[in-house]
Amino acid sequence: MRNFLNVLKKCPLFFDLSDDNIITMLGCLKARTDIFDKNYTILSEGSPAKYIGIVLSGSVQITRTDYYGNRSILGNLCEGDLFSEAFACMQMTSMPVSVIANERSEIMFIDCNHILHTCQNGCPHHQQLIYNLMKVLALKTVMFQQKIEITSKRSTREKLLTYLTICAKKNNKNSFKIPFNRQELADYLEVDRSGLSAEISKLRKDGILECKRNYFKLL
Amino acid sequence: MRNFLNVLKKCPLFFDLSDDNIITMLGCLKARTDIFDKNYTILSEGSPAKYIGIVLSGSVQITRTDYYGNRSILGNLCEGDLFSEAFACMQMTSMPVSVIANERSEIMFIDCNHILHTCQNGCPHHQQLIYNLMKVLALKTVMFQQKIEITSKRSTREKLLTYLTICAKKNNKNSFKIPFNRQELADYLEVDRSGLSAEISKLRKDGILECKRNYFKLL
DNA sequence: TAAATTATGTTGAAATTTCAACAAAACGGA
DNA sequence: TCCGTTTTGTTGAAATTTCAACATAATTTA
Repeated sequence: MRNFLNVLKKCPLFFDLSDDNIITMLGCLKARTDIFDKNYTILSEGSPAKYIGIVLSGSVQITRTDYYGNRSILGNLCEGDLFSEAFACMQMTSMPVSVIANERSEIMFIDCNHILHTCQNGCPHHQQLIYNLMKVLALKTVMFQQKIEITSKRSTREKLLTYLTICAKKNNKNSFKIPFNRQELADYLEVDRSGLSAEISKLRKDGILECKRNYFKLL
Repeated sequence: MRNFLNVLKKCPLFFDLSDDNIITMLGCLKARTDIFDKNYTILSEGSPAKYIGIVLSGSVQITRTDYYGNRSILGNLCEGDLFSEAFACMQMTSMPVSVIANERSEIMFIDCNHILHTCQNGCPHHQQLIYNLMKVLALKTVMFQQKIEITSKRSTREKLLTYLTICAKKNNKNSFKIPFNRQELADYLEVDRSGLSAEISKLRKDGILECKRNYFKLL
């Protein structure tokens, strides 16, 4: 567990808590970890939400699949990111999404009730934990709004450019790698893959971007 | 202010707090109210987020408009609903959305910092307030996911049917009124208005729904 | 009540997306 | 390195959406 302290320190849930505090709290919170191989379903749609997940290593995708089999990708999470926190807070009996391991990933699970209700040990910094969780929830709302901003655009071209512009801002750079392959990017933008590929080709011809696989450069 | 106690009691932010407690807290929180006429902009895109808003009467819409002038409606809020809570929690310097009064509406504003940081008076139930705010944030995340579920559908017909099915579930009834006119519904579903009207006509002919203005009945 | 305004429905043409099928390129394991 | 697999690119046809323009209905205002 101690190996992951560096990750936890960067995790917004533990913001402003000392190493010692984090370690003590993990006990109170009854945190446990698990490893999942690539493509393994960590949490599946329809199951009850009880635990908050923290990505300790690797990366995961939040997805949903409708009855026609169309997959929609809601987001990609990396080291230090949390998932399922909103559903766990609400004690939802049926998760509306699945969480899939993108690669071999280690995940920490924390029972949400242990965060919301301070323990008898009276951890002095439990309050900070609650405060942090609130910030995480607020950030998630903003993240989804961003996804709505992207997918509300009417054309594949605009969706892609809106997404890439946001990526560029995040990276403070015009060139960057995205965490999706073509099919995944299409499922995130909610468009057809072949149409997306065609659009990327056009943008390349128009001199608007360079691109090689998941590397993009805006010109 | 006292007239609105009935609304505040139903407001999730004050869940599980007694009337007296609510009244006491409003003082500590330095809550203030304001009235806005129909179509008035309560908060505008780009301005800093400082206050949480509570709809005391009337209703408001959360909207965003891109540089081409395309309006996107993120949601419709009624009596007792909160808005801007995520942005205020994050102390965002530039709100990504606007909030517009749908009709003459009275709004209560609370400085988010007063909720997050317990006051010197040591209100005994301040903790409950924080806990409630967390649930509100979690619920908002779920609300946005629902909007994404709707707009991720590829055709106008599917978007509309997904939306109406969710409405029917919420109302526990196959017939209900929606809070949107045609243009607003189109802006919420992120589709063209005339195309939406055409699709409604088709669904009517196919015997799948009845509809008169904002009243719908699924068959 | 009539007139003006706003909301909704209808239509056809143009643009775009999806779909299916296949080609080309990149990758991974033996 | 070779081969099989996966990913990406390309294409044309069919379906759908958008757009513009106008007709009709409902609501509001004078």
